[in-house]
Amino acid sequence: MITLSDVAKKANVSKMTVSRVINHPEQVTDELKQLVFSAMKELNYRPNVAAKALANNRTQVIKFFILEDIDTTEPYYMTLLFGIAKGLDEKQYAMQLITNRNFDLDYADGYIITGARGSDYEWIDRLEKPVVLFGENRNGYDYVDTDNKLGTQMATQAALAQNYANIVFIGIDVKEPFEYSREAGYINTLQQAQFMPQIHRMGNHSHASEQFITAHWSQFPPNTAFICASDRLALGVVRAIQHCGGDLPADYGVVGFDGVFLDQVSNPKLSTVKQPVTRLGELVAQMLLQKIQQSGAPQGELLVTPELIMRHTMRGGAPQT
Amino acid sequence: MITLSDVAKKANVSKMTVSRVINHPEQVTDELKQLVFSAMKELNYRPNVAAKALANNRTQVIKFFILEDIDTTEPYYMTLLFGIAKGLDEKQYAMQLITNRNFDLDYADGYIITGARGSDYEWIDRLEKPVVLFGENRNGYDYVDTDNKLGTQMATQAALAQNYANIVFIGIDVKEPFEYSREAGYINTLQQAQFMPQIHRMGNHSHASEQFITAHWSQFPPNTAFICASDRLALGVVRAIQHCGGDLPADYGVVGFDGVFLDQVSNPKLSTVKQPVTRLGELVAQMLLQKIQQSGAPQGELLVTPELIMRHTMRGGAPQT
DNA sequence: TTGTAAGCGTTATCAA
DNA sequence: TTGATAACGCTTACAA
Repeated sequence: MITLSDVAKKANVSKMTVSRVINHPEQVTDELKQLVFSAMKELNYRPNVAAKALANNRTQVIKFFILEDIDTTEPYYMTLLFGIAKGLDEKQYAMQLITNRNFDLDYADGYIITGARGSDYEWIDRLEKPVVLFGENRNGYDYVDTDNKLGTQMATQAALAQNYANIVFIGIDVKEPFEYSREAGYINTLQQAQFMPQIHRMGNHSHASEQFITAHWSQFPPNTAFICASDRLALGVVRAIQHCGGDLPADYGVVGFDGVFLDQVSNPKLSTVKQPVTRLGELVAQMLLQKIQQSGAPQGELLVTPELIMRHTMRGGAPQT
Repeated sequence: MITLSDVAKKANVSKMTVSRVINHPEQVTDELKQLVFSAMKELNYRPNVAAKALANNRTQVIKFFILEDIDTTEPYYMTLLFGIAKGLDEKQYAMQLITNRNFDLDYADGYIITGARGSDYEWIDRLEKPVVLFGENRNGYDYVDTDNKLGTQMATQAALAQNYANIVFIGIDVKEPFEYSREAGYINTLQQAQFMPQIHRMGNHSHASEQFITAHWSQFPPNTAFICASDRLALGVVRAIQHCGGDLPADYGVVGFDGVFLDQVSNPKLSTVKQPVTRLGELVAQMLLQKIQQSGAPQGELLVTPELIMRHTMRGGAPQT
């Protein structure tokens, strides 16, 4: 194993100079910096994270909490995790994944939390290290999320552009900010176009929306578009339209939300508001690492623009292949 | 922060005694052990992983490689990751997730690798720390996997028990051990029952199987069961049967393989061979940690029995709800 | 700007 | 069986 001392010897400087080149390069003359750099390269020096952690009183570990039932866990989180891992690896951080509520809170330099409900904020507030949430919240915590409002806005505008006469929102019946934002994007857009909003909420399962649409089929005449709060719901709507004999996409349109996995395996392929999930993961990781480096300074909120993907379930989408 | 010294002081012993109580309890008298234990409890002592790692020349990090396209990544891996994380957390290990092939191989105590192809074994062999694979392999590496052969055997036996006259296998056209095993379980069972095996292979996409079954519909008379190598394929088969007007499950049967997520969102719900994925993850983690502790001693293979879940896509399954 | 010394919390080694 | 000491690789504080 190559250590600081090895590099120092090779470059004819002290350990400290090498350490400074790494951590405070501005304090070292260019001349020495070059010497040290080439010595590091030549020896293929790798800092020892454990030693660094010990000296800094750090752990080089961040904990990622998924506070949702593992059963409801969507492939969504897989992709998110990839992104977080990527963002963490860049800075030599490792991750511990926590999925139940009786966990060890100690031993981490910071926390990324997703799926927090009201009762969780109590212990979250007691956390002594920097915290960043994944997903909108209105309690003042730093967070990263898709721009949910913009997403449904884009979807609704597309439905308007395709001249659907009725535009209905199929939402999730949870009292969470992301849902409010998605509904708001839909409502605002419709109101600007002088359309009447119409919202139906249900559990986030394809069977729920399938059943609902089928049961109320007569309420949805041809030329109706459904803006859905998730791909799961959209999937059920598509199935219901098919069973009820509706013509998709000629007479009906469906747009989902998420764009992770589910939209791909459906037939016809879903139009959807695709979240840049891997990127989101990277961004939360970066936000947390930055917050750690800045001793916990607030980072604010970060909303990332999603992408409307038009496929076979709406007029104007890519043609059926 | 509570350290070894704090505990030692409290218990009136030396640091070393405390350290020994933790790592080599058999070398300490019961009397002192009790003293130390209660001191640790009272002070709520938490070992400093970084210091431990530094002293042991360890990293307390294992790297988990998913060597598959992130696009093809199934929710499967999410669940697996949960399991691995669980197994690792128990022993204070953190994980780094690696998803591309230009990675940093250093700085880890061991590796879990999944999705390795022929060309990967070259660098895998050069790894200097313990390696455990996830997924069957026939190159002598230690691994954990579902008992794939047993899985299709169970599925095929169920189809036989339900008196389907034709039992067809829809496989994935990859040359991988897991696929061979799944085919073998099917073939062996059919041959014992004096049935003719019939295998069709294609890419692992629901659209592929949907198209294939539709195109060759006349070859599949009523009273046919399809044993599929994945839930994706099964999903496509179900859709094809529905489009072609086949009666499911009266005249046709479909069984998938995996039982992760996809089987739940389909309608009707898939019968499937469910892999205990979370458990598998825990087991790979445990196997690797054990291998590390035993300085790299071979661990062999571990095949875990899957569970046949009978639902709406086969006779004898749970009734449609 | 650079170097020296001490210390982070733990464990292996050796002596008692 | 127990304890003192040095060492793991790095960084902060201080001195040159």
